[in-house]
Amino acid sequence: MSQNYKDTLNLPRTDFPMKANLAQREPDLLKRWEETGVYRQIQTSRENAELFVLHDGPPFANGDVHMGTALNKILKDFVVKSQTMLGKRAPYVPGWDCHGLPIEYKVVKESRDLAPLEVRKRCEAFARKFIDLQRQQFKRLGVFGDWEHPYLTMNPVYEAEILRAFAVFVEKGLVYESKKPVFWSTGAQTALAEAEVEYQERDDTTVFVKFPIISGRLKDKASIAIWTTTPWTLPANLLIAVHPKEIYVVQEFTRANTGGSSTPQTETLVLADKLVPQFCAATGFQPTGEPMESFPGDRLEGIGAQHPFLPRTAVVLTAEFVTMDTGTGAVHIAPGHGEDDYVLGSRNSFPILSPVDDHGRYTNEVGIPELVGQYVFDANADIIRILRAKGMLLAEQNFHHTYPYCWRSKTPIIFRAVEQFFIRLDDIRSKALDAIHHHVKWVPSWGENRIAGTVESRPDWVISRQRSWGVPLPVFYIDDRATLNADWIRKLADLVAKRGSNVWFEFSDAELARELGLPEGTTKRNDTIDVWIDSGVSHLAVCATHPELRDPADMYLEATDQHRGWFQSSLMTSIALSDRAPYKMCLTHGFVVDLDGKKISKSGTYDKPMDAGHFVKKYGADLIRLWASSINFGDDVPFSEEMFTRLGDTYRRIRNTLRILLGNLLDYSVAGVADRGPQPTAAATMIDRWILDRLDHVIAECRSAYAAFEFHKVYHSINHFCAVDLSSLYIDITKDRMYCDAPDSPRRRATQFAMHKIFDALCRLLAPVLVFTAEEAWGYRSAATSSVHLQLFPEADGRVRDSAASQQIDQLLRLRGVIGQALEKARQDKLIGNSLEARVTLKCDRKLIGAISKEELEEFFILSDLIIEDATEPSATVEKTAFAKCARCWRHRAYVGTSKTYPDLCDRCENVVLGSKG
RNA sequence: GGGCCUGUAGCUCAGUUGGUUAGAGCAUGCGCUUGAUAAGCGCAGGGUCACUGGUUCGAGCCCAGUCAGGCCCA
Repeated sequence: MSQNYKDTLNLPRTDFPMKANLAQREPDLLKRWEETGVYRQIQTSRENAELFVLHDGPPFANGDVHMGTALNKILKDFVVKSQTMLGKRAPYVPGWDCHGLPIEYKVVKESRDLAPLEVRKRCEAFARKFIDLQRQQFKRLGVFGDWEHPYLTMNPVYEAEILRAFAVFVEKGLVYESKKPVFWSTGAQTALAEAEVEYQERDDTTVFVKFPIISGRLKDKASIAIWTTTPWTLPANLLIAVHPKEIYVVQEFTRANTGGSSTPQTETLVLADKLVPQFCAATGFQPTGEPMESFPGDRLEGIGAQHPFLPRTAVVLTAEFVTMDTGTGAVHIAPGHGEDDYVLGSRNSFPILSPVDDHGRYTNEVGIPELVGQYVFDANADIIRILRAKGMLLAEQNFHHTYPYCWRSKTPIIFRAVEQFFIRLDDIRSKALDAIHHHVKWVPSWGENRIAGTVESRPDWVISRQRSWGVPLPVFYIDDRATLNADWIRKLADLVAKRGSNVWFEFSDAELARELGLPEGTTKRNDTIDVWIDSGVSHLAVCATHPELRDPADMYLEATDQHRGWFQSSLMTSIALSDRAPYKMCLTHGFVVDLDGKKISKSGTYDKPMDAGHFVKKYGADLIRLWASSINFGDDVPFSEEMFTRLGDTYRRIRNTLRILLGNLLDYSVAGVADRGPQPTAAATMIDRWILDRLDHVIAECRSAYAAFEFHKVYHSINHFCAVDLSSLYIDITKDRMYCDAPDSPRRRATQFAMHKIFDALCRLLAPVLVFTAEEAWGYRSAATSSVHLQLFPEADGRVRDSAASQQIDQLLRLRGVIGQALEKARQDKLIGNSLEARVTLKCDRKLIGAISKEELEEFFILSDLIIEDATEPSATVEKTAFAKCARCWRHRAYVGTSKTYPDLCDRCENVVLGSKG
């Protein structure tokens, strides 16, 4: 009867729990880090190291942290932590973008008709609430940084820097005033932002109008036909736009005269060929014969047409935005009443005519005395009457469509040009492009194209906003004339630095003038500065002013939308201020999309929870971080609940690997090996030399992947190392010696040496990703005060490279496959159960085996009984072994049954048992 | 509609300057183990490389177009 030898084995033992319970365990570690001030410790320990500045793009201080925000912050944390562990000093000062419409909109929506100062107070409270909320959530994700001293764009000192930057823009002559059409609420007499516009269904009268051609080849021969849904904008018409490539025809049309006369009405009109049928259906005209001419639209460029009722010429220009959906293909352009119109007009140096007042009533500029004072939507009928009287009306129709309305007054919106302030970009553009192409590294590389495209095409920057929640636009008015004065602005900045930008709203004109020493009678208005300026000058307000940071920063890291956003606004302000880019490198990541590659909308269609808090609670922060590390963030970032289930398996694999290593190291002290260097001992077998070689490769791979910010390569490298090299090979193969050899057996100690190295390296390499788990595991083999986050990455060390071992093991793995298949077949044939019951005859080329002993091969293949025979092609046959099973190590060995003392043991086990008794 | 980008097994990723039968992990199925055990090991199945055409002796890779998706504009 075989006795139970379990007690004589060196079974693995550790308190490191198999079950992670991350949601509960992580907060404990957070508390410890907080208490020990780990972020400060790290900074101090790197005091003299090379600096690496990742400058945080400030998230908007509203709403919860959703997966997209979490991804961004986690990637930033990967960068900071990995740069730190590569030996650099990588401080991280997080920030928030506090001003701006999204917050003001929410505040104003809750309670209307508040005074600007009250709006601002509530906005600040709103922002602070979400800053605290998000800060907690970011910290919970394991992100390290100076959370107690974040930068806020609403801090008085920050606001002052915005104004100082503005003063420089003024000094350099970059700021100018001009008109630009905006959404205008005639009911509330204010400009609106897109978010404040709601759409309602509405009936309008559309008109087809003719503009007789008065210059060029077609002079006095034809009229251009236009179509518009807003007849009231016709008094502001300055241009007609046609598509340069679409085909236009000169065509005679007739229809029965609607005025009662028996003579039919005849018109020779110019319009888009494609739209002739639609035009006929809408107006009742029929073409007479074939078109007289047809040509692409660009042939019309530059000709003049008579305005239908004003003494003015409308010039024809070409524009790509002209569509062939509705109308005539010739578009009435009023630069003061539309975005496209404005761009086309201003690019061609036409004035911005907008003869409408705050209430939506025509001003004197309209040019027709009877219309002055008329509300534009009421004026449609008058315009149509005038057109008809002048014989310029081709047709009118009712038109049902959705039209923008003011969310507050519920009145229809008009596009109206109002005075705005701009930053002139022409001077900046070429320097910006030079910086983009020659001085900044873009990762992925297509970022360069993308931002260059937006910089090339962007018009001047509109920087004034008719809003309350922002830094006041520092423009002063003397006799209602706008004055831009850099010195005054700097004085204002000093005042704001002390008292906050509320002073602008608290002080009366006279008080402010006195405070700043401005001429008596100087007044101010309540416009604010575009928030893109706020965040755009953070390189000045944060990087340049924080002693631990540096301007330019090494890296900005944001989602792809920021090529047009923060990357660009920062670049432009930095070029304006200091003639160079504010960053050396811009890293971009994609957006979070669901399994089908569809975007995950924050606002509805995706009904599953998307806030990071939900997943932190369910899976733990380390799992979210593992997800962030597993994906190639340059593309769209896939996200689904299923992925988390998968990642849970990966996580458990890594965790269990750490656990078994710890278990096997139970009797191997850290102190004993600390200074032993990288070399394995002489007792190391092929497999030990191989795993140390593999480890060295993994270290090199991970270090270079971290250095190149390719985190998913780290993930795959470590995952493969844990799952294949360690779990299924090294740990499985060395199990026998680890459990059954005498504790002090040289080959067991050699294995522990390797495992110690592996465990140490794994903890460090995992630390930036699995911040909590790595720390937890690290604590099992180091002092209680030590943190893995204070360590450096392990160094790859050529001395442990062993290509002979590597090649040898590759050969053996091929043979292992052959044996595995043979064993599987034997198992299916019920010849054996456990592989240790098998006698395997391996036929192969002896060269593949080299000098390795039969014993070591049996260990490598995890077999009891191996016979090698020579053959050119490898093959294996399996039969049941004749040997008896050793009751201790469970291998079937020839020796079992030979001993008098321990007839149930093999020779090795007998020696171990005897040795332990002695 | 325009600019930039993406599309390789159910999922995440590899795939060298074009060169044998496109790889890995996870997942799935079937086994083994019960001394890593709410673990571990083995074997197996699974891909028209989005589609169509082109260049080439040869295309997952190069070119053009189509479709689908993303971001930013309009």
